[in-house]
Amino acid sequence: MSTVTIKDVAARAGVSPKTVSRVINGEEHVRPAVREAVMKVVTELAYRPNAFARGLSSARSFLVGLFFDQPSTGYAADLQRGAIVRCRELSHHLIVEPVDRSLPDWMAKLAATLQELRLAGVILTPPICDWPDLLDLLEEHDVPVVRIAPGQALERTPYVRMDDRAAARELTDHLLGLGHRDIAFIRGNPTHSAAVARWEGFSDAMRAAGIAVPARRVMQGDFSFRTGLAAAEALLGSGDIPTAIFACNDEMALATLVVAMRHGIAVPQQLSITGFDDAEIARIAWPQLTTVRQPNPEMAAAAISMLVGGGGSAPGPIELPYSLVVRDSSGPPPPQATE
Amino acid sequence: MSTVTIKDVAARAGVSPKTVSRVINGEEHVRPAVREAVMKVVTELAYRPNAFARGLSSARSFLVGLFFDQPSTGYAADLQRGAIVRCRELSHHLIVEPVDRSLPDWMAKLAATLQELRLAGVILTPPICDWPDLLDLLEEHDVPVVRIAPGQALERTPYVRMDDRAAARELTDHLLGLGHRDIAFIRGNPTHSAAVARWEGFSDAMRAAGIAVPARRVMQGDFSFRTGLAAAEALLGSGDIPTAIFACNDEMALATLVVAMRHGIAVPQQLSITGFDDAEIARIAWPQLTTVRQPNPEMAAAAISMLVGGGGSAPGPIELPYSLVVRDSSGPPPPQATE
DNA sequence: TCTTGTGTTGACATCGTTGTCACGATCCGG
DNA sequence: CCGGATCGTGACAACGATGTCAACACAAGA
Repeated sequence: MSTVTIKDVAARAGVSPKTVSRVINGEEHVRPAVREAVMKVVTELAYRPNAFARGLSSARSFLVGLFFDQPSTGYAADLQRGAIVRCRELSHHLIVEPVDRSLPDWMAKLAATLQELRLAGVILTPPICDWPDLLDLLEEHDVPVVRIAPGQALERTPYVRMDDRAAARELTDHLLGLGHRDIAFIRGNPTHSAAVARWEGFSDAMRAAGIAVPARRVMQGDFSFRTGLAAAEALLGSGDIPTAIFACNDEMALATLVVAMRHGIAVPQQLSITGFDDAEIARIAWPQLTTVRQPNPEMAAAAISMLVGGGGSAPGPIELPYSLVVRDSSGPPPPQATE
Repeated sequence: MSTVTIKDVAARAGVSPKTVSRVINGEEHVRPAVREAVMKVVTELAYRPNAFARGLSSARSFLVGLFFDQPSTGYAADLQRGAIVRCRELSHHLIVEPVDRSLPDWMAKLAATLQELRLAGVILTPPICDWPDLLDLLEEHDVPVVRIAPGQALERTPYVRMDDRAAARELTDHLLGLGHRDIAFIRGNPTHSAAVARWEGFSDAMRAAGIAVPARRVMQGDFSFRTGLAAAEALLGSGDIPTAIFACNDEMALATLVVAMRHGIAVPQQLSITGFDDAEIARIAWPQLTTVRQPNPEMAAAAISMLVGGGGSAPGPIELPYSLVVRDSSGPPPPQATE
């Protein structure tokens, strides 16, 4: 397979390389007849422009970066899936880069990457989307950025998010509607802004219902299964248990489910549990978790579109709709608990 | 941030660009004094060579492709994590590409990608590592390939694997050692060669122990939770249940766990369950799953090294060690079941 | 008919780096 | 002390595309 270059196409079509360039880039000022002739040759020779040459001569790179904190969770995988699909649609490619703040020279490493690969844009996921120094670095390098679910400095870049607060309120209302009054809450990693928003939504709903939430009903987790276990143990270990637990994500909800099971507490008969994210495990769990579906792949896809399709000027923020997913882990509170 | 080029470095160091190029590429024939002087300037100016220019002028691209079938599973995420880390160590970048055979023009799409981005190499994961037409395509494009856990045509490319068969044998021996005689098996997706190897390892061990495995104790799954549920239901739905179930991966083992729970079968007291992979869910499950740890990140990292560090000639195949992880889902069979 | 303008095209330089090759300096053995 | 090998270095031309600008064709208006 000797490589087909733009010259080959040009020669065969009887035009100059520049004209071929115009055709493949969809520029105007090419007669329809010529355009067609060139396209025909492009197809015949299966010509594909070399991305390196393009990147060198123009500024474009056809490479979009997806920057991660920990690239292993299901959340990240969801985002990645959505991003890849849209990238392919727009004939770009996705470069996945870990951003590891524990490394002393992480900024330098990242700067090196940015200078080596002039990325067409970068998508920042939580929680790194809220690191000011990272935003500074990217700004300094003139890299277009779209953030997913940012919590701070919303004016700094375009972003895609969902309304975590409203979703949490709605989920809480669901529990309240079932008759629950004694609802505990397991908070997520406070550096993730979504964790804060969810807490606020929960608080909103409880306040609106005129129910106070005592401190002993609020536990701190960090979104991990492990901390979920600890929090749930604290909530369910004594005789004084709530009738429902709102965990800030599915993983901690699952942990709560496991702890409930260990203690012989029936879900949802004695205890309702709700998660957040609609991760795969929410469906795998038994009973299946009532949760909020986050449009993760869609958010990532939208972010790619903003970066690549949007042209030069980045458009404003986008908010995507969530949806409540009521499954089997939530139900009415046990009769004796109703006051 | 105006860009620093090799010329700037050369000018400041009082040498030609070519010499700078030699230094940053670690070529010989440069006097130590000059080398140091250049390196000093490189550091001062924070110079990083432009990957596009490098890719254009040499053949190298510093981009490694990780090709996936379904990029969403935990298995894939493990591989990706290992690959990314090693890429970074070798100052390369990872491009993740889905290979979707359901698209009619998937070959053309992939060929386009290969021609646009002259990848330094490609890692093929199961099950696509066993697609002959994909291997043909890559060979045609002269792209170095390393496969992970391939099952067929082992002579075609270098590869990294673990001994699934031996691991399955060992895991089966663990169950046999606990006293189990009536062990059921849930097979994995037959297009994954690992599924076949695990079945063979299981068969080996059972045969060696002189125990016949009746057909009703063998179920077909495809590695998915869903098929695991169906298989487990078939095995546990009747009164005639085995004392142990060997599921071909953790996801199906988890499904089995769920089905057992629904039927009120205690694990491991009445039924032992073992998985395979040591996925995250194996630790999350309750009881935690006895399983085999696959060195997935390590395999991916090794693959990257073979591709990038190995230079021109690809080295031979590598086999990485697995390890048995005995947790809480396996135990001795119930007394009455012992013959 | 001569401008002027608009649309179409190609020549040429350029992006930043590396491959090739030639040149001078240094080293060695005879 | 000389000739050839080796080492260190730089000039120059790629690599494959696109940006710039000039040239040309042709239509419309003066």
